[in-house]
Amino acid sequence: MPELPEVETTCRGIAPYVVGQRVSHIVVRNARLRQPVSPELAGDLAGQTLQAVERRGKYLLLRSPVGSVIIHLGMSGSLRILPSSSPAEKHDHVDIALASGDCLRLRDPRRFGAVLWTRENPLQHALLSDLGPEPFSDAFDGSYLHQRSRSRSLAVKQFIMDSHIVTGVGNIYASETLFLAGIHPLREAGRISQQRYRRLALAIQQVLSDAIAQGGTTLRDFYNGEGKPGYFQQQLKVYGRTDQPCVRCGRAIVQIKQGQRSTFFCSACQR
DNA sequence: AGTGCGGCCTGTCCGC
DNA sequence: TGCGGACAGGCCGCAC
Repeated sequence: MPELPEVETTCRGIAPYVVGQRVSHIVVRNARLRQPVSPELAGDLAGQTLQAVERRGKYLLLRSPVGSVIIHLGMSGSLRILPSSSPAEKHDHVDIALASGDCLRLRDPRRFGAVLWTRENPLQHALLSDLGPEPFSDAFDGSYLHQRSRSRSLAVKQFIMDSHIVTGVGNIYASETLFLAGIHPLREAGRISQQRYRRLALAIQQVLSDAIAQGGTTLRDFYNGEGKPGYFQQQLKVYGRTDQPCVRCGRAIVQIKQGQRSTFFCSACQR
């Protein structure tokens, strides 16, 4: 489900309810996520005050004085703020209950997500330390993409979806950004000019910031921390629009597979 | 080192 | 109505 805009929306949505709050206790109903929920989480975090909520790539970080929770929402995860007393449903696997009476509840039907605990700097954690730059950071621009892509033979769509190149571009936004930049998704990453990578970097920033402003994309059941849906779906130009007319030229949108993921593009507008 | 594939899970939808 | 198969927003680990 969640790409960067959804994670960012979640981060902003939950922050007012958790920052500065003391954790009363943790409930782990099912520890069997993509990686098992860290066994030390409950003991270490109980009684601590949450100091900050941050996002790095598609990871959410909850910082406390003694360690940090690293949360990944996988394909189907969502985090919501609820009264601790509200009954858990089938796929509600983890609660972080707060002294305020609220709890931060993870729901994840497919269990591709993760809830990890580290006593070290979470940015140094193995899963985060090799991530590429944030798309809104100074380190990310067209010349960066151009430089990293030299001698890379894979398709540009798969290149920009690699979180070690740039974080936050998932399957939906990869198709959208390539459409905005006018670049064909099958084009070899190493054979694209710096000029075109400049357009692509700007397109990535534009699409992601628009999506964040709209509260993310709700396809099935994305909700922000307060349970409100996102509205970006209405803005999608190519994703999920197979055979429908291109918004720019009217030609039918094409759907293909790249590495078992669906790709959508306009064969006239994207070269 | 870079590339491509399988696997992790459950739910939903489509065609027969 | 039931059933099998394909598909879904991510990402790691493994062979080659």
